[in-house]
Amino acid sequence: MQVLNDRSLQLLKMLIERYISDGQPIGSRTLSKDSDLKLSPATIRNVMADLEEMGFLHSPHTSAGRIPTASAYRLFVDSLLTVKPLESKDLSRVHLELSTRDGNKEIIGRASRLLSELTQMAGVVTLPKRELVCLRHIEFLPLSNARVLVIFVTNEQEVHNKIIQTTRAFSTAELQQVGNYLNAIYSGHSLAAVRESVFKELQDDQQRINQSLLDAVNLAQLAFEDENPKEDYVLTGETNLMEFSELAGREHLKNLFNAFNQKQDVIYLLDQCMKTNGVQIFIGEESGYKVFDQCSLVTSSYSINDEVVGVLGVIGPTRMAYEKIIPFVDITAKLLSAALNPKPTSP
Amino acid sequence: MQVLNDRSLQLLKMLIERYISDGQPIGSRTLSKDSDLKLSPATIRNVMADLEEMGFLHSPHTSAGRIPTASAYRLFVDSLLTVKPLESKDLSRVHLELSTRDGNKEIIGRASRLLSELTQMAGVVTLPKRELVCLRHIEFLPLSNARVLVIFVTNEQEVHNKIIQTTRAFSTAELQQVGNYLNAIYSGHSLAAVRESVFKELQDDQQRINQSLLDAVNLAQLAFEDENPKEDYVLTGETNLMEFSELAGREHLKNLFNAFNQKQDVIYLLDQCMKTNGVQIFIGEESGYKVFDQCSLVTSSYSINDEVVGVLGVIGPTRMAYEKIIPFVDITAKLLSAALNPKPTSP
DNA sequence: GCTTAGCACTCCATTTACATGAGTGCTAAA
DNA sequence: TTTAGCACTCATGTAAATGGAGTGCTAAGC
Repeated sequence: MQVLNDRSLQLLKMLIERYISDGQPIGSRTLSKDSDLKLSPATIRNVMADLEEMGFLHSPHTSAGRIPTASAYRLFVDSLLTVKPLESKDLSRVHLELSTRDGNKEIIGRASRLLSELTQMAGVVTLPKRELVCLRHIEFLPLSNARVLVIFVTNEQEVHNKIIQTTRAFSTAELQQVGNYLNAIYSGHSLAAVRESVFKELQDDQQRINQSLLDAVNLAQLAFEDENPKEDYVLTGETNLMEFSELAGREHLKNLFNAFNQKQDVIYLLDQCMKTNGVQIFIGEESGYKVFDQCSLVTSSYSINDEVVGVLGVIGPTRMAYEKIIPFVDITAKLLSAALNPKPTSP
Repeated sequence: MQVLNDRSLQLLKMLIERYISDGQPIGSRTLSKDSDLKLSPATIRNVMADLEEMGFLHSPHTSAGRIPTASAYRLFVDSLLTVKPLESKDLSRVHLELSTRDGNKEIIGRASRLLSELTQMAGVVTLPKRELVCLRHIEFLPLSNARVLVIFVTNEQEVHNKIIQTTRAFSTAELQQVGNYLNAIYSGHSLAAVRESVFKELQDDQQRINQSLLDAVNLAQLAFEDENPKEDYVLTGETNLMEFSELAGREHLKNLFNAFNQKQDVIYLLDQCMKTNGVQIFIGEESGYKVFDQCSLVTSSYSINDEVVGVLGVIGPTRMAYEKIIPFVDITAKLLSAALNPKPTSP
């Protein structure tokens, strides 16, 4: 028949909901009893057979019930799902924990822990992109062999550092001058802006600026170039994933945890989520990594000064309570954005 | 009988070695065949019964062979073991990876990876204690609400930072002065020495020093006090532990990984190892944490300038090849010390 | 045309029974 | 003190029987 009428959609929805809550393959009889449409198991079997043919269901074996496929979850999430508002005790917990003023690292850590604790799955929050962040102060220190240690402070209180190789050795005094100069000019600008500006300055007629300025600009260029190194994230509650039988195979767990440790694949996925805003979902195979075939990832991006700077989300088995997770991730992202935004200085 | 004669020790040794390599309970017949002492299984059974009574062996059930207890491993490690020198290809690998000059963080990361990769267990290296490290440069930046961001560089190129709460707001200029003053006086001293010296200075007649020096010393005191926060370590290859059936129970794995994430228990253990130098071993229950009942920890401390500043080691099942792991950990610690020691500046 | 009752069939999970084999403890003889 | 022998225990493996859940199909009912 190959038609997705209202009834089959409704049945599919019920099946998915039931499977999400029970974790067991669902048979026709169960569904028949559950549903308010008074249909016999036989009828439901017919519908199910159709849904299976269309790729939404699949049987682990002949005489088991049926299980939703990734496409089914996708359909479910896109058009069948009825989101449930966050429980008020959870909501207030999120509010509470994300309102304490604190270092950004700490806030992000708390956000990640919130995500994992309230969902009993894994929570992940990327560190804010440096690019879009304000330079507050920069400092240069000489090391041996014409290397220079650059320390820069962004966003009030985040400290980063980097070692650059220069063409000649600089003295402490020289470097201090350079630092003073750069601080005077660039402090308060975003790193991206600084880089662009430095680049432009270099293109200008180099004769017109004196040697020490040239040095300064050169150093700044080195300091700011190639400045998206180890993108990173804070992951918590990975161990919660061990509880899910879908993921608990020894080999599978090992792969999963290795992926978490190596980070790159996860980063790639999260990066993709950053492009869109609003809640974004990868279900099972959609991620493209076999390790995550049994997992779903629900994310939302967060921002500072209305610029998207990072992503946060929840990783769990495809069989997760999307209707709760989605609004939860959404609101957490919003509150994290609020918490990270530059605060009016209190008196 | 309760006597540990030569013969029973020899048999115990063989049993342990065999169990370590096979992972299966060892029966009397196996041992009889293996041993060059021509003894019948029956005799061996008698010996084994004695060893069991003395707490060195234990049977999983009546008709299984026997398994060494933690005490047996302890005895084995302390007096029976014949260490095997590191295989030359492993040795050269260690040499190679620990000779690349690089940031300390990177070297430590590589050391940890070496430990895990070459043993196929988990490798751990603590970050060097800050206490014992040289202050190179210090810098103060004002934040809102009378808070000050302190950035200090130690050991050539390690950057740390900390936020302190002051009693009054300081201007950028004031803080710069303070920084200059402290740099002039304390740069090059160990953090511990700096703290002590600052403390002493405060005790001196406060009238004799002027207000701005007093400010400086006060700030320094704040900056350096309570300065062993998040002791931390680099852990790699945790996932290797999933391969060992002794540890692979779901619940057990979860506890283990949680312990790794929370860090405190592991830190406590590692800290104890720091007190002794040379190779230190915790076997099974000796650690005192039930999570590690099935694990052994082989560590050795490493030093900078002949001061012990950290510990490195291997975590694995009690059933591990101690005779290889011990020399390996030993040499890795020595080479790490060498790699971290201040380098003669190359021309 | 959909819906449904009925039925044969499939497959998994659980149980039972039984054989096997490894290993033990004990005793009595060498 | 060592060892051979023997009865006993227990985990493991295999095979068959059973029960239950669920299916697909067909034919009858609305």
